[in-house]
Amino acid sequence: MRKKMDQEQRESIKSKILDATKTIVESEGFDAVSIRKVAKLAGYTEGNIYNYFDDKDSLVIALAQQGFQRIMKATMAEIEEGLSVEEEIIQRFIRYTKAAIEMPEYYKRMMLSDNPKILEITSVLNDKTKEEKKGIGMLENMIKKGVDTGEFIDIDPASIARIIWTANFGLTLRLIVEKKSDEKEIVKLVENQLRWICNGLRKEG
Amino acid sequence: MRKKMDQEQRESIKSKILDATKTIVESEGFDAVSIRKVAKLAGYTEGNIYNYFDDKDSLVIALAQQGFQRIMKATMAEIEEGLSVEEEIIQRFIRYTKAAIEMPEYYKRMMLSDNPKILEITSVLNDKTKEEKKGIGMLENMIKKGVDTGEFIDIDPASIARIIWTANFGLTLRLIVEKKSDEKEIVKLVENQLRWICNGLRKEG
Amino acid sequence: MRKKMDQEQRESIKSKILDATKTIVESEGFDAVSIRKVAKLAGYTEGNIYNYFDDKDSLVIALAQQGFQRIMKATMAEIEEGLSVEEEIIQRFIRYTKAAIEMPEYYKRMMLSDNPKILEITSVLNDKTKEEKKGIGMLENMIKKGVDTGEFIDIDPASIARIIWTANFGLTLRLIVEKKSDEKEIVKLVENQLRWICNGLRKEG
Amino acid sequence: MRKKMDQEQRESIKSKILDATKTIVESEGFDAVSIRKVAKLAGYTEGNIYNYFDDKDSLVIALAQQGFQRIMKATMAEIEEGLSVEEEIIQRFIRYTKAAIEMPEYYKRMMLSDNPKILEITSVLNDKTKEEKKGIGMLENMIKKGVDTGEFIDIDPASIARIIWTANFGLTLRLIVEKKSDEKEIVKLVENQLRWICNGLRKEG
DNA sequence: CATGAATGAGCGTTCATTCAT
DNA sequence: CATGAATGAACGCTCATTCAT
Repeated sequence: MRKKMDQEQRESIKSKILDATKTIVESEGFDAVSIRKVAKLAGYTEGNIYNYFDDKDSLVIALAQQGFQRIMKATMAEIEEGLSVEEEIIQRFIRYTKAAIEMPEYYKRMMLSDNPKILEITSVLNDKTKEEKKGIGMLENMIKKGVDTGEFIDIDPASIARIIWTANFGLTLRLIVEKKSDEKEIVKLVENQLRWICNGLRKEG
Repeated sequence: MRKKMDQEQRESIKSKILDATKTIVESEGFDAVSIRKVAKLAGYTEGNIYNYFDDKDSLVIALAQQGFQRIMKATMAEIEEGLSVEEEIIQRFIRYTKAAIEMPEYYKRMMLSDNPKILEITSVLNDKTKEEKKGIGMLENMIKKGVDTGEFIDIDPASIARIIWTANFGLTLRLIVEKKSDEKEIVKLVENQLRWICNGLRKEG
Repeated sequence: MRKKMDQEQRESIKSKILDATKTIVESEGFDAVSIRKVAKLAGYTEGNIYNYFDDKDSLVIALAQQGFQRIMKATMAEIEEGLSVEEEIIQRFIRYTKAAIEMPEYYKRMMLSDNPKILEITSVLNDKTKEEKKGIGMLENMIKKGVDTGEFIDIDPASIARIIWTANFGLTLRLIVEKKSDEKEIVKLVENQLRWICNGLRKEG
Repeated sequence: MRKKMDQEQRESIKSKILDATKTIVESEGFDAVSIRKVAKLAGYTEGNIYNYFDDKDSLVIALAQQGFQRIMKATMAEIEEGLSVEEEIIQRFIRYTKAAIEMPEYYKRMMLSDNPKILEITSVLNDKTKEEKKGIGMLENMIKKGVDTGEFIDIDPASIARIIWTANFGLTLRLIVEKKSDEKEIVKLVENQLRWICNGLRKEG
């Protein structure tokens, strides 16, 4: 019982520290994060941060992961039933892109990191994806379903998934870098690209 | 005569400084560049760097632009005659991607910078691209040519160009981030993606 | 108890830093103060100075104010009873001038600074002085008292105070700049000037 | 003939350098003067400045002297005839104060410098003033004339001159430091102070 | 657990001055 | 006489991290 409380409190403090870091990242970017600023904003002292995170890097990585998880959660959330596979793919990518654009710093930090621990989560071209939770895994499954149900022609889901995923990744990054924020424009661009690519997938194209 | 010598020597020193910077960028990344390190590596004193570059930013931007220009030069270089438009697009993107992968740090720095001066060069979604030298402009022109010659169906070159360009951009970045260096694999992935997208363009699809 | 100790120690270190700064100021002047020198002299590292003072300016201002306060304290200190107003004015200005000459760098720094925060303390011509603690306020009050008691003729204390104050200020600065240190000479010059100006104040001149 | 031309040109270049320095002093203050900036602004190169001035200090001193000379020239310039001595003293000090306020940086630099070379020019309390050109010398002479003509009572001109001069000096500096620029206010304050002091001088006070 | 002083290394930048050309 | 590259020292300041308390 005692131990559980402590554990809970520990997590709550970690959370507070992460929140402070988030505030800094959002207003000044990742490069502006410093233990000093985080500690001050979180209401703790510099030294104490090290009781919860090994070093600055761990803190930053933890935050980026948290941000990434939110993007993935938004993408994976339940969706209207009865959609065709194509429709679902498009709706999910719209969610994904919008969520990424809302947290651009985290998204860039995660998706462009070459830290091996992060790459385990974000890589798309490597290996056969094991964890199906990952975005690319989910996409692959959807395509497989499309093939199985006869909505799509018979192609290799893995390779098509990579084509689609990287295409949207490129568009999403451009939207972020070129600071596009008009929702309608974003939706239109994402949809355009995906529709075009899906054209070749449909059985009755 | 005298003056020209001086000018040449000046350029040669600027080059030496840029080279030193390049060495650092390539081994430690752009964020690790410091005037101190550059100066030491170039064999000059810190202060002297400022006789050649206004400030650190100018130096870094100059280097990134230099790198970017090399990538663009490789992409734009003359190409085998008699290729179909589709073939030329694919060949040029293969060159582009390979060149980017050879200078990954510069590519990322340029393509992900939100510095307005750099965005003028790199932006793809904004405005109607004026300068035809830019990659996206060239791509647009090629597509237009494909439409004009009847190789492609009648679509809007500008919007298709953006679909293609961003798709390849996403793939290129993933290749860089996930440190893919096997040339055959790179070529295969780039070609796969572009072929798929071009499927929908061909008149006799 | 613990906390008080810490507080005390903190103050003691601040003092040490201020003392080191003082040493530099006194031997080389305010312009020669640098964080590096201060830190070295105080026996700390440069960075640590910033745990006690926000920046160089704060340190320098703190020191100047400290010096100025000492001058004012000497001027304001209790004085022999039963003096006429004229006598008190003269005695106080002699104290003031002597104190200023003993801390010439601080005096100059404070009295010649155009930093708004400092001007709030040192300005003499501006506004109606609110805080009566200030030198000019005290002088004004003494003159008012002289008028009230009938020792002085009926004049405007504010404007006479400014005449007297600025006159002594000019003399004090000359004494400092021309490095006069003979006490007798100083006293004679200050007294001469004030006597002459007070001549016109006395009812029975 | 040749030599004279050279000499003239030399002076003209020195002048240009001094003018550039002046521009910097007036917009950024003396502390912001650097050989680099001066050279650039004057249209010469850094190294060449040293062909005309021994070092930065010489340049700065030369400029301050030049400024000071202008103030003195304005003060000494011919004046309306037929003025009483008191009136002339007051008029000249008004000129002096106004000129000083127009070149505040130079005035402060000169009058507060403890450089022996400059003190030879600016000192007021020291020695019996030899050169009668100096402000204090002129004032002394005017007072002597006032005594001789019977306008003033019989006092020691030297000591009264110092009383008056330092008083105005203090006021002038306060006007500069407190950034008073309203001409009417300036004239009023200067006149008030001098009138009050002169009260005691007049035979029929 | 928490503090926050202290370190030591680093940063970008500016400067007066020299000197080979 | 004039150039301007180069030096070497200094500047204010920030930082991640450690550790005695």
